[in-house]
Amino acid sequence: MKKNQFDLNIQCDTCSISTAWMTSQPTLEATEIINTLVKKISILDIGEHIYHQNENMKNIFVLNSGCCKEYALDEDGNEKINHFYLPGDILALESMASKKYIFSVMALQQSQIYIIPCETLFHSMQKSPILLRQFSYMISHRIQHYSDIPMTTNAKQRIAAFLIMIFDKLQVYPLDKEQDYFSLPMSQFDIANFLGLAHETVSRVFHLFQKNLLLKITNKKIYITDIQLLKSIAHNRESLHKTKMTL
Amino acid sequence: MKKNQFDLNIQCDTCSISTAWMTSQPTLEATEIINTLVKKISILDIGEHIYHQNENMKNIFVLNSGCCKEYALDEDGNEKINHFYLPGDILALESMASKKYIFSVMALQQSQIYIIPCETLFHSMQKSPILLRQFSYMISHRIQHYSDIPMTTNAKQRIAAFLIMIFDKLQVYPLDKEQDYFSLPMSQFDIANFLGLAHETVSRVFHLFQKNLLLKITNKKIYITDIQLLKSIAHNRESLHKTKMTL
DNA sequence: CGTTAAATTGAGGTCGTTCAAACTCAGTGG
DNA sequence: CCACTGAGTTTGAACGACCTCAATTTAACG
Repeated sequence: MKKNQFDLNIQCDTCSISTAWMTSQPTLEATEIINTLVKKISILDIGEHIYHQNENMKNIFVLNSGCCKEYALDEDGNEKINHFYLPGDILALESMASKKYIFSVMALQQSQIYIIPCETLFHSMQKSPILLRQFSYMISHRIQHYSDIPMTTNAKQRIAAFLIMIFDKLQVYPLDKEQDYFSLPMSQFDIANFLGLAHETVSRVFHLFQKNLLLKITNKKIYITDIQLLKSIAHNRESLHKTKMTL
Repeated sequence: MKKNQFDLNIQCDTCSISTAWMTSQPTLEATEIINTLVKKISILDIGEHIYHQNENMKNIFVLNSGCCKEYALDEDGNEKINHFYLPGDILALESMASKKYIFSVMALQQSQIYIIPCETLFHSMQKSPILLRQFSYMISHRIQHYSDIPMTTNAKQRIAAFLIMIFDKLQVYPLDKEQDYFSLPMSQFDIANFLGLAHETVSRVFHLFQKNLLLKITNKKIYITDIQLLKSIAHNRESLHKTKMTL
């Protein structure tokens, strides 16, 4: 994580942190705050880690581009994926209290991250009421999102909810505003791990969704053709659930 | 929620909020901060609501005693339980951003809550570095706990993890420091709903755990007799999992 | 003591897992 | 340029964990 680390003055007022951390248009104050907060920027290649579990924790991070997976290893060395981070997301919030990173985070795509020392964040929040509120609201959203994929759900619902979650998150900072597709940054293996399903099940449900014209997958790109129906499935009020389509 | 609401000066320095919000011993400053924050106290009977989803949100709450369930109703009117709150927990964090309560919260036991206006909290955090950090750490813990019961798990693991979660939480502010039992504040129905299992499955697993001398249930009180084995089951490295005991 | 909610127990069916094998495709080297 | 490789994905068949439905027992509370 040392290489590819730069001291940088952030000019961009369309970058994810600016959009995410300030509700409305990026103001002068917003840009100032961000430049105060973010001391370093770092670019990670696929497979590189931002941090490992048990390391001492002094910074939080904001993902500006790319995708990362957060995971922990159990005593057998099995990986359990806890979270996927997308642009605009804050990393390492859960580790603030313990001052050790609780999870490991690895880049699934080339990713750009902003590094924010916790102490800087605290000091800045003390000075800026706007930042304090904005940070609180972002955490509020984060907690809210944990109910997106409840444990109650069956495979179809989970995968539908997962796709919608990714789709919605990517919509906030789309590379191309008009594009109706997105590429899944993670493997079906990782999706299965995250959702608590067998990877074969993920494959089968993707197949089922395509057969029912909910979406199309070409070259790792997902075209959602019926977002309403997909949402219906996620929320358990849908034809596909009742008309049992065998996996 | 209007009745049983009091303006109160909090003297108690052993109450959950004081222990929870201040890492170390309750100091004079801690007590002062709490008295600044908490403007009202409220006592709820079983079945009473603290708030309902979609209501305007101006306060957060701290549960000082009792137990509450947080849930949402889907369009069919089915209840989905999202969280159980125990003493020391902060309520309504997920609703700060939207300024509307996203869930409803109902008391499962007679419960005492502290009412903290969001604006007061923000102002106090602006003034007190200790409070700002402590609040951040509590949120950090909260996010951390969402990984306690991952979706990967089977029924036995989930229920074991659930029991441990409740047990650990209650250990922080035990009514009686030496007691080796606790009473589950919620019905098996609610547990099943929360964990995404059939209530019959919950009953069967409880039976199985008792048959294998992990715990004993008498008069709604749970005596955990083998916490280590229970933890092993929760973490998927256990005899009970491999030696398949049929439900 | 009677009413109602909660918990238990059994039997059958289903969804998702597990195991196994084949296929795709990008990357690598001959 | 093509064969080789290995990770990721697809597909099939059989098993098993959990659900559903139904009936019964127990507990809770006025």
